[in-house]
Amino acid sequence: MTMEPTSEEQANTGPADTGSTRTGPASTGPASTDPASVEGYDPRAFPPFAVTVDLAVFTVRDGTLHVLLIERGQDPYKGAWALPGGFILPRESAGQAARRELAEETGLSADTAAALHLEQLRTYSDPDRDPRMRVVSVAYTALVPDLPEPHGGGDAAHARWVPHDSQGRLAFDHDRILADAHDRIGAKLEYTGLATAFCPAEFTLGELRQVYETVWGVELDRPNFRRKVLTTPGFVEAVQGGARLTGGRGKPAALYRAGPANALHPPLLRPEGRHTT
Amino acid sequence: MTMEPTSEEQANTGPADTGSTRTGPASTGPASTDPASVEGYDPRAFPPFAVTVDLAVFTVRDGTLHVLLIERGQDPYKGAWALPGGFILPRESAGQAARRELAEETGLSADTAAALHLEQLRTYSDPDRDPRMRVVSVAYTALVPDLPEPHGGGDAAHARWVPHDSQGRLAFDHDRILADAHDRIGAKLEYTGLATAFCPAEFTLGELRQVYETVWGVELDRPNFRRKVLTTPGFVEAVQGGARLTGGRGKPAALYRAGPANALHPPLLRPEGRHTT
DNA sequence: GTAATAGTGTCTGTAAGACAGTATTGC
DNA sequence: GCAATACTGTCTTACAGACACTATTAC
Repeated sequence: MTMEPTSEEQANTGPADTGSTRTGPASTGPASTDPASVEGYDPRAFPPFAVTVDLAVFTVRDGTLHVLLIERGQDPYKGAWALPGGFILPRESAGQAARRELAEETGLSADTAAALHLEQLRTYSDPDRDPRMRVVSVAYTALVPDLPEPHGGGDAAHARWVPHDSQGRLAFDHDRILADAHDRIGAKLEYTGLATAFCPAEFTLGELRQVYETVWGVELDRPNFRRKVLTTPGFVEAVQGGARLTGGRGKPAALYRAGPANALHPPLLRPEGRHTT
Repeated sequence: MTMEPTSEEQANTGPADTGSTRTGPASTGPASTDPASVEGYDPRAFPPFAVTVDLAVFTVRDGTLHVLLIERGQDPYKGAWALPGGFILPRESAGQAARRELAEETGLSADTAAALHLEQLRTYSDPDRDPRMRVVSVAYTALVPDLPEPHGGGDAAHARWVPHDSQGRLAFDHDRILADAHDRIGAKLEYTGLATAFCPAEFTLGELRQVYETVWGVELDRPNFRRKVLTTPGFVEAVQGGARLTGGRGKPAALYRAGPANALHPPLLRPEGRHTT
């Protein structure tokens, strides 16, 4: 995440300023003095906003970053790939809707899906982002270990794991959401233990290093990576007696599991150290 | 920035799972196979969501962090303090709405307000966060230099700068929004040049250091802070011949302006180095 | 002069980059 | 044996924390 205002924030701030005009009911925020708004809770008194969630779900497969996408079966953007997502139900928070959609699209049980890492990314609200109507979307990022291909009925039937950077143009503004999500997870790998969310419950340091190399697109020095991870308190914990053969050859690698720390001190900065988010 | 899911994400994920039920029109994201949704763009077909922006506007005054708050003039929470904010207009993005509200509540001209740092924080969507109806709010954080007390007509008449941590309980879920915003700016000071947004165009290193000390609530070693800031490329630029007396006594301090860098390499980590957001 | 602030220089400990070398496996 | 992977150790450089010291102002 850069400190630059995003293009959405920069765009057209002047003409959009309408002074103190209030068009709807009293805001949650300010104490409006417009008498018309005091009791104005007629839903038809303000423009119809639909609110959805969109999911950028990443995994690492065969040393490549993959994204969960859905092929659209109807216009607009019929036949194009899009991020999974859906409407927020009347009694749901956005986070609950995102977790429900994640379970639906991956075909996983609610219990399994509940354990996956899910995090709010940002909200996309350009008035023309959906040609049909005004749709505000709260985007979420999920990091999952290498899962089986989505299957089962319902929404999961249309979902596929697609290699990142070979997904082509996505529907709506999903290209930008995906790019923002990728920037964010790259930055979070630096100062959090998030990389373990891409790994199975027990993993080798080689697998963990491959997560960093895959997301960042760089090669890391193996001895230094190992030293850094093992000396960062709470990042990983050794699994007693565990060992696994990784590439068919070579010395079996010791196993670790995610540690209790959620922040890395000091951070594991990437080589050229360009921050985003 | 922690990796923990926020309480909103954690809450009640299981029971909320409704399988593949779709209640509204086709989502922006997935290709729904529900026939009823293909042409279902009747706004009354899905629950009425209001979408607002809320602003957490910070400044540093007299070595203390202050927040811009508004006293509510009506129920609910009549008489309580709240974050400024308002509805997104039909043809506005959330970012445009936030900048418009910022200009209104601070009483500044649109030009001045357009130059202020404004950044999306996150979206708050608990179904019961507003007792009147379903309101989803996109929160923004703004960092401004020490401005005159808000004045002028309209919304700014109700706005005040209130010292942070003496603001008491805020209306709605604004306590949490404010806490999230404070966490976020604290974290962003570490790895961005954001602190200069709290300073006037030309500032001394003592003023810049005070921003860090105020937001982080720590004392920093002055020589080391100076060395760090001056050796970080693009953080600040010297103003030729500039000097200013700061505390009435002592050697006049050289002046600097914000540099072109928006990311700090390596980051300026806070002493105990606890990351949030 | 003292108090207060700005600025310089130096020592030290920690951690990262580079990279040589050893260990254990499959073939 | 060789190739491949895991692991250990060492040297060097960069940078942050600590802190002594000098400089310039108001009083």
